[in-house]
Amino acid sequence: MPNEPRDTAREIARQCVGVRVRMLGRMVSRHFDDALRPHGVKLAQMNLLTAIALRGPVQPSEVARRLAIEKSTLSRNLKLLQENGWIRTVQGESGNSHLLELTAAGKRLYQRAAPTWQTAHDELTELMGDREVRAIHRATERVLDAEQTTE
Amino acid sequence: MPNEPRDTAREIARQCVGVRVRMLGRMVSRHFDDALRPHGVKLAQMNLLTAIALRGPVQPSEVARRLAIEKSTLSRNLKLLQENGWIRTVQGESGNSHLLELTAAGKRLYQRAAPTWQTAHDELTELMGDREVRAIHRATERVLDAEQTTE
DNA sequence: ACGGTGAGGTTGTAGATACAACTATGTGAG
DNA sequence: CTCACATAGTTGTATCTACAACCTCACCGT
Repeated sequence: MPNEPRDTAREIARQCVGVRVRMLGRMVSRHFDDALRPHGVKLAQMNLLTAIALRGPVQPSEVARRLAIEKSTLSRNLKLLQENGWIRTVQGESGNSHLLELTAAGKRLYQRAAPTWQTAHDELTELMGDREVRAIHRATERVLDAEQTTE
Repeated sequence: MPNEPRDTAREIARQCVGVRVRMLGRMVSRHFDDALRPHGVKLAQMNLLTAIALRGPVQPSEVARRLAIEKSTLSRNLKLLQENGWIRTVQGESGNSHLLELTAAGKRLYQRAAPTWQTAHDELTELMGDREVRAIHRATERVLDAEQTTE
């Protein structure tokens, strides 16, 4: 059995879900970012705005949990959104934390960018296939559930 | 129709493949990174090492194409692998470029980390489901093909 | 009260990602 | 042969990501 690393590599390349998920993430993010560029917003930021728009005044920690994003990552990303004037923080009852909501400018941006997002989304779904997209949703749910049950 | 951003957000959150793929990427990367930490290597680096191990002396540009990774990103990531002594560059025939290959230390690392990778991979596949993992592979292939045919 | 524990957030540091701009090296048309 | 153009790589800048360490505040048992 010569060339062991190459054989191992073949095996990894063939089956590894880690490579695939990262590749897919790069390609999908590029596609959305490209489409959203005229609006000056990126997919990751739209995702945060979506979570905040959806859940009204909401704690950062809840957003982090829902999106499976690390709290320190979220902290910095929120700062950017705030600097762009798209979100604001309001006092909650707990002195420990605060609540996030969209500003008027944030809402305008969101409505303006939504059709662009829809187009990009349809193109990708067409490309990837309906079945495959649904499978990705299921897989995400399962991993998310496991993460939040275990810890 | 009150509360438009919230309605739009609901629609986006429900169907958006962009959110899901990014979430999945975060969760999967965390899982692998966690497992690989004792070896001092991360999933993204294992993926590069795999591509290089698999294709022997290979041009950076080919690695970039295969992994759908931007050339500037690759450039910096390769520098890290080189600083760790896991890969080396050798001269190719073209003065324009060079070829990459694993060093002895790189091969050792790779063989050492492979069982860990396998375990992490099995856990994730179990969690996500075989069908779903296969669907992710198909989706990745399709987007990759489209990217490389179009441009 | 009060001290420990845990949850929520921020900051230091480091890696991964990409676009734009640049350099250097091929390649092909004339 | 020479100039235009394409290909390969690097560097400046910015964003996204996470772990570790830290701070603050709430809550709870004694």
